[in-house]
Amino acid sequence: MANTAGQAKSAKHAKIHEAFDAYLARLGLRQTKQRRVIVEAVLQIGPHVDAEAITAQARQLDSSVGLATVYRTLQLMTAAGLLLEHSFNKDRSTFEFVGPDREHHDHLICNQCGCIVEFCDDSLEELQEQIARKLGFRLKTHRMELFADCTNPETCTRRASTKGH
Amino acid sequence: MANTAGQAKSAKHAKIHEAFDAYLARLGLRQTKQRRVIVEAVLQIGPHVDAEAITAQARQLDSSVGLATVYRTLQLMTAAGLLLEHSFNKDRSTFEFVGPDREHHDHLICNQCGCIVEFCDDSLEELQEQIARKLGFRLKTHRMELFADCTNPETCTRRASTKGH
DNA sequence: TTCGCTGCAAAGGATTTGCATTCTA
DNA sequence: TAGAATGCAAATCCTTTGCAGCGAA
Repeated sequence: MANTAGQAKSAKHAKIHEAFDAYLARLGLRQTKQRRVIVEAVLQIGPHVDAEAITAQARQLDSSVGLATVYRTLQLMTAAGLLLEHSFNKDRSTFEFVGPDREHHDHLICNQCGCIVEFCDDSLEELQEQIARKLGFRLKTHRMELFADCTNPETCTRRASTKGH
Repeated sequence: MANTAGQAKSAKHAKIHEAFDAYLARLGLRQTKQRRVIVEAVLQIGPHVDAEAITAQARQLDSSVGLATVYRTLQLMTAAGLLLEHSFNKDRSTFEFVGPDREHHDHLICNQCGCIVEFCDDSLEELQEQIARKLGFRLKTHRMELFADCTNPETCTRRASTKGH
């Protein structure tokens, strides 16, 4: 149980560390303890992180990690394609872990329980490009969030927690 | 207070001023010269504004307008439903003027000059509903922003907020 | 006259930058 | 050893807030 999960987790983390190290090597940058610790903190906390949470987690692993280094490393990870920076909250950036493949997806947020469903629709992607082209632009990135009601309340995982029934 | 701007515009603007004054009255707040000037500045500059642009325009009408008052009034206008606050740019808020019966639309933001193009595509809207339905949800609202490069740099000048090209 | 409103300046809060020191390659 | 990376603190930048005087009702 914990063994299998732990192994799978470690293997996954190792792959990310490798990818980041490769990125650093490619640019002639150095591997440091701090960078390793910060990448690990991101992996441990989850897919959506902010600088404050990362700093707290990183300091569990190495109490001397500075805030500036966290920000600098988050920038590096973003450049490496490991993170995507969002402005969900206007006064604080959220970084989303997206893996080395730069897999793209959009988010659907449930109005009832607040759960987030990730999806990617090729037709949609294509249509967005068409629209941009028609307006005289070359699409670079986009941000899309759908806010919706679950049509099958039974499957709405966290519904009972806040919204009652 | 006498309006030195074009009279044709005044008629259209008058309605908005009335709506804001009504909002203020409803809450027992006061009409002031500054508030009128700031609302007028928003109307003059266009649908997408930021605090800096508003302050500059407002000071053309009354050089004594303070930055804090601009921010306070933008908050009031947002609460009154006249503005929508966006975070297109992560370090600076953009306020969008939304009149009484403004239709739904999405935004395309130019990576070069930051100008904003509004658009609405029925196929896109329909596709979004299909996606939500397929995931087991009933779409309520959405937020979508396209970030793109202008394919015609000559027309892409440095403008903070415009209706587009 | 009553307080809400205003301008100014200081305060805030997240993020970046300067710099002397530490440490990787 | 060279110079990249770090931690700390100061600096930024947008936005908010405290305060004493001003002004709408």
